[in-house]
Amino acid sequence: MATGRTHRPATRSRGIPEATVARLPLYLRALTALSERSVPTVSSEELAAAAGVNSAKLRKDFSYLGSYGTRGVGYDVEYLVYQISRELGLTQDWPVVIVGIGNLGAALANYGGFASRGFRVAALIDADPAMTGKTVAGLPVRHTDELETIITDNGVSIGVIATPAGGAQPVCDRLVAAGVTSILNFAPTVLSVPDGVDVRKVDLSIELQILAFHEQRKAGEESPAEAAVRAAAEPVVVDAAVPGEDGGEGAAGESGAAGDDNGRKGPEGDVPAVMPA
Amino acid sequence: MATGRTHRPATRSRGIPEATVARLPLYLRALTALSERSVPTVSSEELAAAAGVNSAKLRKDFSYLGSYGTRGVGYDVEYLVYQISRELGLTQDWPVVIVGIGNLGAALANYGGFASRGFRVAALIDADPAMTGKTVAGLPVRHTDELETIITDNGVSIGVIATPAGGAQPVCDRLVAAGVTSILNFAPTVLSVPDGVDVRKVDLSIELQILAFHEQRKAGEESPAEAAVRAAAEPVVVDAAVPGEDGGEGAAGESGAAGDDNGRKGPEGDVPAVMPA
DNA sequence: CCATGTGAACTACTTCACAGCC
DNA sequence: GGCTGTGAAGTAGTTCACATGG
Repeated sequence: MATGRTHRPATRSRGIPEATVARLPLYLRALTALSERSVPTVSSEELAAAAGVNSAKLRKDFSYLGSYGTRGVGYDVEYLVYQISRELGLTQDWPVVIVGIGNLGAALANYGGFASRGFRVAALIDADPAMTGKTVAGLPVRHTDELETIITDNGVSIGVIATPAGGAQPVCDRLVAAGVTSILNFAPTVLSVPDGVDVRKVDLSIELQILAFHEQRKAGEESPAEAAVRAAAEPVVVDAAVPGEDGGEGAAGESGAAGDDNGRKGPEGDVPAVMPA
Repeated sequence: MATGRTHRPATRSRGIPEATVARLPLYLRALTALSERSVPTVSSEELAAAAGVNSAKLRKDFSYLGSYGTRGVGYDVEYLVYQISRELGLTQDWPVVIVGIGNLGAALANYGGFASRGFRVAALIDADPAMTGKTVAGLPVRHTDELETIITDNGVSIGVIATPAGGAQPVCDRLVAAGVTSILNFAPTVLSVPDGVDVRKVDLSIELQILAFHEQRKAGEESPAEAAVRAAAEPVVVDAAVPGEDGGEGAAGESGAAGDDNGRKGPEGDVPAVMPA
């Protein structure tokens, strides 16, 4: 493992920037694809293109992990796959539980990207007795009453919440009390957790809203008086302010991977995904 | 609108930072909740807590939109809901198509967060003849052959791709050729699109990998000195939204400022959820 | 007084550009 | 010669702290 990386100021594992951590999975996927095609080495330029980032950024990212490349040559694919996997903690098995087996929960349970990345769905949990006992993605759906037992028995430290908004916080509290310290939240709620617990959220509606923002801008920016029209005295009532609108949204987001672009693009996003059909 | 906002340096719509745009949906949701409870006004402090961000950031974000608050009082909930909705382009109807009606596509079709935010699912499209004709979420699944017609007839500019990895790029190309300029990609692939087309990606496996990274660190690196450096007293709530351009990340540490008091943290979470049962 | 709105300071991330090594 | 690894420069985003105005 670590070569004798002797010195190196803060380079070592201690200070990997969050932005870099967020991109490691991206590199890993691109590398895995190369590995499957038996490509032995890649240059930062090629790998960057495959991952959708620019090469300088990629090299800088890798520099935080150590010096795993060879000047004049590039990076050894297999070696890099291993190093990144280890850095991300994917060389170990991570049992996870999915709570809330609705459309989204089922999609997540069926997502193939888990197993291939070191994650194992230890159990599916739902509060609805009608769901209990059913089999989803080859696993039996168990009742919420068993939540604590399941977490403890399987040593689960990562939980996925795919319940409606209302049930999210209670479920979160129980997960945390049972020992879960990392939560991926799909419910449209701001969860409160004690210090030391990580929460990542995924909200499809937010992604769409961001797209709408840019979309709107594209349409409007070509005309001169544009802003005036829309922003100013615009017609009609705006319905957005209407209360009663949000009810519940539930939603879903999940799936596979990330996207990027080669040609060019504008914004990007990153969020979780599940297996597409 | 209303006031004649006459001047205002750069404040206006032109330079809203991406990071701010990514948070507007968050504020909007918190505001909508307040609106439903008929709360007339909120202070930046209260709203920030509800959205899971710190108040200084929230005020700065709002300052990019204009001066919509009242000193000494706070913000008018209804008015702010309207302003943010308008800024995001949610005061208009956005027809969207979902391509790939598998587990995920179905979950997305059933997601209630769309309609409530100005989005309307214009059509569900799938390449599998076995799916064609079936009804999902009250809508008939149509065959890929009709893709171009559907896009054109409905004036769709936003497309959601929930197909397997292999079919994503071809679908993307067709969507773009037909006129779509914003794409939300759930397939684990880096999409290539021409200039001017926005792509946002959602990848669950990436989110889990990021959680695993932090989880691993918690377990192993508890050494005394090291921890102090950064992870130390960091609350740790990370959110998935990405600001910058490519894969940014929004990490969060909010120690100092806001007062997260109690033992809890007030993270955030916002995402779509699907109906469980 | 109180809470907004914002310049200024600071921190995080990105991009440049080139020295170093294969 | 080619490509990595990385200081240095540049840019974006966050937080401070306080003047401003209801």
